[in-house]
Amino acid sequence: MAKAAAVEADTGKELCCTSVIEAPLSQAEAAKLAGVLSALADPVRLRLLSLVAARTEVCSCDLEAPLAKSQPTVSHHTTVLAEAGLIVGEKRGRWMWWRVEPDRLAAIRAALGG
Amino acid sequence: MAKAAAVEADTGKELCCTSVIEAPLSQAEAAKLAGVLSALADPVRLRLLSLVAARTEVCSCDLEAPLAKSQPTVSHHTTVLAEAGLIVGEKRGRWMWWRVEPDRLAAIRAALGG
DNA sequence: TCCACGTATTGACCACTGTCGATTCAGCAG
DNA sequence: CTGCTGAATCGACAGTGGTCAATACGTGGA
Repeated sequence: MAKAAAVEADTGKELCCTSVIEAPLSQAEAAKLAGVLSALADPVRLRLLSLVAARTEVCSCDLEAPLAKSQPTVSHHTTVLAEAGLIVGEKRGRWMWWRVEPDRLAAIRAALGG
Repeated sequence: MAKAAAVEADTGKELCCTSVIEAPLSQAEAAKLAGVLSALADPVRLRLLSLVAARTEVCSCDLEAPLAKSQPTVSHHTTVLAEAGLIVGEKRGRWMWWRVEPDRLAAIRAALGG
């Protein structure tokens, strides 16, 4: 868990100074944005995210069935989304509870010209 | 070029009925959204997109230098972005001119809860 | 017609990633 | 302490994707 908790999202708030359509991105900005978008660019993770958002807080064990994926696979995807800062997890007892980080999604939209 | 022109973006306008954070996505919606996001989830393509957006219209030959990529690689990335509907190309003489499709980016933002 | 130039395609290589079975770790109940 | 349960990690596999050299295609000029 120490490792999982050490999952810091590098929450530098905004993902790039300006939006993609306003000015050419630097390599560093492009790499950072691409990293977060890669976390979103997977159908399983998109559905996982929408499942968590639908109920404000979801236990890992309640994700295996709707996603039709094994427990290690679900754990992998939650880790990826958490590293991207899109969800945050809290361990209560034996269960891991996840909730979305709306600010992060908003930052992505802003980077995309929102 | 016929092949390149045949690159249809499956422009079904909106990418999913509702935004990711409003309701659980169906597998089909998730797959479609993930496909478009995959096109964006690459630092080279993000920089390519921003370069095109910065000048409203750009020739392929003017992308190799700023991206520091070979001509086949640039061609590959423009094809991927075009298939995702994010840019559109027009061949004039020997040159291929690209411009962004702002509506497509807006659709992505909407799908992300914009 | 032939040549030069810009672009697209092919083929190959390597790195990365999604997936799962097996295992290990952590917290709770008895 | 022991056993049970939920989650994270490991190891391995298959599939995908970015890259470039080489080649093919198409257009315009000489």
